[in-house]
Amino acid sequence: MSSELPIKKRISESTIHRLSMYFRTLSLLQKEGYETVSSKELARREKLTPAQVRKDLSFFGSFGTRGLGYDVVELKGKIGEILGINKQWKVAVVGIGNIGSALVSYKEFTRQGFHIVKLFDNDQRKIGSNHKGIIVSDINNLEKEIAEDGIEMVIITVPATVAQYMVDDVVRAGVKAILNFAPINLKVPQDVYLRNENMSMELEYLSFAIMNNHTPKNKR
Amino acid sequence: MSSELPIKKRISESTIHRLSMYFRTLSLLQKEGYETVSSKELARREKLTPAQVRKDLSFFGSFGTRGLGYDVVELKGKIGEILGINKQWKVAVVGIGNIGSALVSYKEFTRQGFHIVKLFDNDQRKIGSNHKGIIVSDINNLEKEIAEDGIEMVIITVPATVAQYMVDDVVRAGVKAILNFAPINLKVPQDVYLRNENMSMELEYLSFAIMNNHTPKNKR
DNA sequence: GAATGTGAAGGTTTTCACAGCA
DNA sequence: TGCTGTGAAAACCTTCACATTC
Repeated sequence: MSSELPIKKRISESTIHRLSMYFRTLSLLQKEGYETVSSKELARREKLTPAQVRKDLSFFGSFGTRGLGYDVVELKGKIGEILGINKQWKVAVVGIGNIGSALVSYKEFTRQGFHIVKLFDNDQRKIGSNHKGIIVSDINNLEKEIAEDGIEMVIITVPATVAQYMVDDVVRAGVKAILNFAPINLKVPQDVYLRNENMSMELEYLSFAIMNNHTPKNKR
Repeated sequence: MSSELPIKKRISESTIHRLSMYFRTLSLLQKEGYETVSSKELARREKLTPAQVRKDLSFFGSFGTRGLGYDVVELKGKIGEILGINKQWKVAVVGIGNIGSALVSYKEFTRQGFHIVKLFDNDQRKIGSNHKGIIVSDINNLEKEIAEDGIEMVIITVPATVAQYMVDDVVRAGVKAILNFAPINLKVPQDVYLRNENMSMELEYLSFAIMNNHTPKNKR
């Protein structure tokens, strides 16, 4: 199950995030018909330095050719392998409100290998309804259905007040990766990966930046 | 217009993001009835170190009382002032698709002072329709209506293929802060703040973490 | 000649540890 | 005594600069 790539050092979160960006840009370069790309060009598109790009990649191996650059398709494949998105992930969404149902149609997920195959809610009026071909299941069947379908990741989009209960259920069902949209700090066991998506945060950063003329602009 | 707080050093993005987290947790502490909070307790809730909390705050002033901690309401007010979210921001959403319309009902924005007061789309079938009491305007009236209503921030939720055109319009209308949900690297002038919200990124991090048993878990 | 890969340098962020104050 | 505020140390991340390879 673990990657065959030579991961020597502890990799920083920023490096992983940049790999995500490279992956997306490489897809675009591929569509644009480029066969190779230099660290310089990749850096220009991401507003980074070429050294940063090369260093990020160097943690995982030597993927380029001196004098030439990187083969676009090959590098995309390697980064996909590193990120684990060459495989298809099965994802469930818990909480079919405004955001939850928007995510069901979010094409970027599918494009990156994340397939939403199951929806859960606790609202009787929503259970049984159809969203993009998926029937909303009762949250009470979560443990059973997650096991049956081999769900590996769960996205939580329930209100903050009930998010911890839902996460507890999800953890009990054996899921090890959770993306939380509820504005609350959730508790999960040590061996479960939890990430929070906080959409206000970026607006708050913009607010701060305007009020204080904050420099590093246009980053992230 | 600029803050009266003594900002001495250049503040890191991470510090700003943590301030957002403190703000939200302080709101919760207030609701829970706490009058004071120590850096230790705040750190525990955010999974940070107490020193980190104190250092973050120290960039902006001395808000605590030695031996006691921080007054919850007072600190919340100070952080709100630093972030510029004690004021109410007028926000427009451009692109009323799945995500765009979900954001219109996203209560967390309102709670943090961001008020979506205007919606734009280029689709004739959507123009004139009502979303939570807001009538969708024609994108062609963007410049005029943004000026009229004093819109200060714009959220872009159009497809990647047209995002750059929309942003160009928004920039021309004089908006200095843009939050982009389209999966593409947009160009804006130096004096415009642009942030990208990339929801796949966090799933990609989870994917990487699972595949590689990545440590720092439960962060962010 | 052109561009990678990488130690070493430089810069930034976090943590430590303790003086200082309620 | 308890907890803040902060220089100094440690850890971490980015950039430099150049040997290396195509």
